[in-house]
Amino acid sequence: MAKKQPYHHGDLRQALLNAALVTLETKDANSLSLREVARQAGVSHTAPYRHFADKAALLAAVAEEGFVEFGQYLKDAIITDDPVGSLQAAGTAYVRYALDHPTHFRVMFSHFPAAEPADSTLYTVSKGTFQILVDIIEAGQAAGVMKPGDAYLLALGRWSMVHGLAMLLLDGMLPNEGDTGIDLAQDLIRQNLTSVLVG
Amino acid sequence: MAKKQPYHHGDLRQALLNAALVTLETKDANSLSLREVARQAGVSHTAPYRHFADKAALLAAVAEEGFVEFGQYLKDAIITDDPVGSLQAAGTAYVRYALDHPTHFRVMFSHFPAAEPADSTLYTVSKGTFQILVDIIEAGQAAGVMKPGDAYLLALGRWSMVHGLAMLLLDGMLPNEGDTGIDLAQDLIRQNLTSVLVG
DNA sequence: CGCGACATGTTTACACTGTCAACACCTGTA
DNA sequence: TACAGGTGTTGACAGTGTAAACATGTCGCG
Repeated sequence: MAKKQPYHHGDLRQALLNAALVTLETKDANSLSLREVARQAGVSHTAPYRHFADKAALLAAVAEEGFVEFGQYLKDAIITDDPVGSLQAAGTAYVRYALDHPTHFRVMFSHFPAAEPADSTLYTVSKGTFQILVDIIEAGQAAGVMKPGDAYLLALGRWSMVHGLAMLLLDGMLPNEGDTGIDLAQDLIRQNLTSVLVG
Repeated sequence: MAKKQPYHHGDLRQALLNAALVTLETKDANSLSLREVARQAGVSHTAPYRHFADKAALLAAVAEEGFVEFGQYLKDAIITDDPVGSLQAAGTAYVRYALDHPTHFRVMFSHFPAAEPADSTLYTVSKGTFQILVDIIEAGQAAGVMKPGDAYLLALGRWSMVHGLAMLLLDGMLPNEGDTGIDLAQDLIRQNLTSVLVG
């Protein structure tokens, strides 16, 4: 959304997003209460409805915010003229983001997208994030260091793996004390690299 | 007048689980209401508390039930004396279960396990499911057709990938009409097999 | 400058939820 | 036969999401 001027509150929309994020650190998404978020922002319990259609819309906005930051993690991982290094770094960054921002990550991916139209901002943003991976692989193919073939499919394999790993780590199904999670990620990424590299 | 409406339900626990599953097909886990489940089972709104400590416990029981069936899918995929074929088939079965039983699958993995003690039945059952994969790989290593090394780590790579793929499919982030999901799974599994096989 | 439109925030209200406490009933066991 | 405890019910309470009506501050425009 484009324009907003300091009004009564100042920037309630962002304040609500922040309050939601804080609350989500201790409560899970489904037991988050709009009223509590409003309270936290020092505003009446229906004020959020001036900025979000309903509770789901608030969560979608949180997710969208997360995807933007997430994309930045991935972009920052790219090493110029080193597609292989970039792919590894992007994979690690993926898991690192999940572990650094579990709250955001969970909302981003556990959000029920059935209710979300395919042309929503949320969708556009998330597709764009995936595209970063595809681009890296296409660069690797152009440089002749990665296997030819459908870059989308190759990227999907990487994506699925790090995504699955991140999910399993967050869900406590894998050991994750200290750096175990990241170490695991690096091991798996290295291990799986052979299915992408030439030779 | 013979007893037509027995005071005791008979098997309320299972009836509640079934009702929950049906409801979960159209509503997501967080907007599922214990009262509605009770209504569906033709019982008063607090009757469920005789069988489940709270709403979370009901969902945990649904998840557990899912894991049992899920494990059966994986076990059924195993081909005697063919570790490589088994691994491929198990991967496909993983995704197939997710697509066949999205409701169960989502509850199984989107359940907030922070509240779940590490010695709960849910944990035991889910760990056992993963063990099936590890066993396959160990068999492959013993037969000399799979790379030596930590079988746990190798299994984890496979698991992460199919899990991630399943999640992305369910979340509608990937095309999934007809058999596209399963086809995708097979492509990715084949593609990633090289990182496990010898040679 | 004034004024009305409109975006923002509030109050009130309603149906619904999870869960507790007190009570009623049924059934197996002693 | 009696009764203990498991199973189901009724009633109550605080808290929720959200709609409608209302209030208020801000901006565009005469």
